[in-house]
Amino acid sequence: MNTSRGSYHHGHLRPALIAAAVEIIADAGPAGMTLRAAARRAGVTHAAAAYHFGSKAGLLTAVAADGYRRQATALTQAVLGAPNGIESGRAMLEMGVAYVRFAVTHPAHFEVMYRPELYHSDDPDLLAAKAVTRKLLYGSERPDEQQLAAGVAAWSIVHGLATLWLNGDLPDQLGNDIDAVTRQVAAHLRLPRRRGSSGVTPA
Amino acid sequence: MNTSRGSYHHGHLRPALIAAAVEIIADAGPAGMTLRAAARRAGVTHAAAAYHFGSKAGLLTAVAADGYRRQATALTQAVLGAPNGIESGRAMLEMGVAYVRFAVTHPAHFEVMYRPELYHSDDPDLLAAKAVTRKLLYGSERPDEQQLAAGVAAWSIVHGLATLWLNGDLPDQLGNDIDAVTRQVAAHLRLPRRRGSSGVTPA
DNA sequence: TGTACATCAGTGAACGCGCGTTCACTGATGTAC
DNA sequence: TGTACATCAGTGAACGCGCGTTCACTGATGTAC
Repeated sequence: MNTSRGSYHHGHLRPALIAAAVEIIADAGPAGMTLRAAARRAGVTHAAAAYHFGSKAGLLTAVAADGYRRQATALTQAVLGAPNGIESGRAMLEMGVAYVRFAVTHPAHFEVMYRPELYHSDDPDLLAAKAVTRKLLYGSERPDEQQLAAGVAAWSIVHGLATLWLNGDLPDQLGNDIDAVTRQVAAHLRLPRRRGSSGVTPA
Repeated sequence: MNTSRGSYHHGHLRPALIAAAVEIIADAGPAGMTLRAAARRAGVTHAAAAYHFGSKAGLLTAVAADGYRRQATALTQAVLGAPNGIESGRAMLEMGVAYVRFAVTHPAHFEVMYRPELYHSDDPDLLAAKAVTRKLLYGSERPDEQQLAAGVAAWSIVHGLATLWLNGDLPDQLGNDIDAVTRQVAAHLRLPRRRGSSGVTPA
């Protein structure tokens, strides 16, 4: 394996192209992300990008999958780190805070993840990472109607907050501390006691 | 004014192009909306579209402004139609239901509205329509911290629900009745009594 | 330790395409007198 | 009622650009013997 500059083989081109794509999206949005721009930023010809990912959608699929994996990690850590264990209401709250924080600190990943028309949404890697998050959210693989509505409510409120925040739609009056804002907003959520949480296991 | 086909002057080209753009976005997403495609669908040359809107961003600005105007109308009607008047908790709930319903029935408008990078977000028409919605939401032009957090919570939950629904991210188990789902989800929201609502007047 | 060979990773050039924008133009409409 | 003229609305052609994709190629690496 070779990491020196100037050599014919890059050595880590695949992850380098993903990182380049993320940077471009952060700067210019997904519309500004092209195979050519990513290759340029990674210092290779654009044909090399096509070689590794097959197509533009292929590269964006890799970005989305990377995002889902990172998100699953962030949420899992938040749940496991909650003061009273994974079955407590605190676990749900900390997960929500982590969800919004992830979106704000990884805007490019977040933006791509929730625009499925940009990538191959049937990618197995991606689906696997999504499944982890989903299980954490509903507290079970097979939630009952109660769990489902509660999970959707919680997901909606944090997803909406993250989206509106990233779009600059929220009043300046809220300040810059996204964790604090999330806690303030989440305080308006009324969730039932969780059942069946024993299904949640660390990844 | 001339509405016959085949004449040199279209007569209603501006609104026709906006409608064409909306249809294209509904079919192919904003990425598929080009000045040329909109002109093609309206049956004119693409230079005519450039003449009326100046640029692609100009046309999308008109779409977004149209969306904000329709949204303001829908929310105002919902609030005014609430059983116990505009100061009741029901008003807030009905507004939330109307918000999600608007998004689901006008996905193209909704998608553009919440992608400010696509259009001129300082457009006066657009800002005016946005202001109407904002006032309804927070129950005041100058909300206190309490009102603000409650408004952001309510906005977040309906916006998140609408976005996730449109993306196909929610479980099929929820069914197809978006109004019912919204009510179920909104039931998990705990809002304080509204104050200062007397500032809300019909538009 | 050496050599032959297969495979992998990236190059460089070329392709056709649709795009936004610009421009001189002309047909249609409205208005002043 | 007519006529001259200004303005508006749309045409058609042209432009340069960056894009994704394809392809024959070559340099580098890994492996079998």
